[in-house]
Amino acid sequence: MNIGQAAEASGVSAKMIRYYEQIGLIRPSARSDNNYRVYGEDEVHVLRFIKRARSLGFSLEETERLLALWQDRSRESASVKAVAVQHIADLKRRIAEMEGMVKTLSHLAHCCGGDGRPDCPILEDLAGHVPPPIPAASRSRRRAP
Amino acid sequence: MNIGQAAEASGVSAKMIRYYEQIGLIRPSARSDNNYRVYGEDEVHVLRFIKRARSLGFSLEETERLLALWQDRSRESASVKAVAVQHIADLKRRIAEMEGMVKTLSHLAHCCGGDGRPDCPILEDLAGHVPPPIPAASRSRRRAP
DNA sequence: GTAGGGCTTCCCATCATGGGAAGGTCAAGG
DNA sequence: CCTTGACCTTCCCATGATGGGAAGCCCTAC
Repeated sequence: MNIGQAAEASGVSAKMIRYYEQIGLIRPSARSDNNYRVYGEDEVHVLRFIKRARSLGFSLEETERLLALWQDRSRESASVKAVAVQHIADLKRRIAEMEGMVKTLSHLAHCCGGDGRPDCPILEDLAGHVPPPIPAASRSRRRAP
Repeated sequence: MNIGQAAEASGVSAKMIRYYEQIGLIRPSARSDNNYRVYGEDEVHVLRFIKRARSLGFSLEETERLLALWQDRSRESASVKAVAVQHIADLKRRIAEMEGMVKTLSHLAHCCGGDGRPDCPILEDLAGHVPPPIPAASRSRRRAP
């Protein structure tokens, strides 16, 4: 199987397969006489593993660890679980962060007329509730000094 | 005010201030005789605006648009709201994506013993529910004969 | 006069991915 | 036999936003 077919079969682009090889995530494939990379079912299997791990948000570094554990028949499932649990915590943290943004923004957008007038609570928030500088004019304050 | 003080006052690192200037997000500051960048309250204000926008997850490109709207007194709040609404949708999409990952992973982690034994549903999922290949170099190489 | 801290520019690294050029290889069809 | 087109190879560059660090200039304090 050439790299194109392996890409097709695994869902990992040929570009990425070469990259994974380059960074040592996967081992260099065999080469045919014409110097083409040659893959078998095992390699495709590994690529699918990587693809799946990536789709679950694992970094390539985490993926590498998982790959190593997968191929270590004497692994302890606790090691795998630790990687997963850490990743879950990380995802949850990022989700919470973004939810905070959504909450703030939703409130601001709700308060914004969204019409033809210039008044906009969104900009007021970004500006720290004080008026814009650059055009250099109108020092009207919306809040008590 | 030198760049260090402006960084301090705005919460944007000096490194980033220079970068923002370089990519045209902010205009080149004035320079003092010794070629140091010089900032005033207005510039710090702009930097704080950027900082706040970034903290709400807006990209630098979106931030640039918001900045332009902020400084355009004849803007329509609808334009601002459009940027915000789009960003909210984007955040929600990413959150949903990550929540999917968390859901899957939590289930798998829950099912994983996390003990000293090698059996692990997490790896089984990643492997597509089939056993691992390539435990070692003892694997058949498909080199051209 | 020297030590330090701040400033300047320039280059590099990150993370994962894609784009594209320049050139080799192969199979099909004229 | 030769062309065409679809592969493959390596190499370099770009992304987005940020940080790290080197080499060298400037200013102030001692």
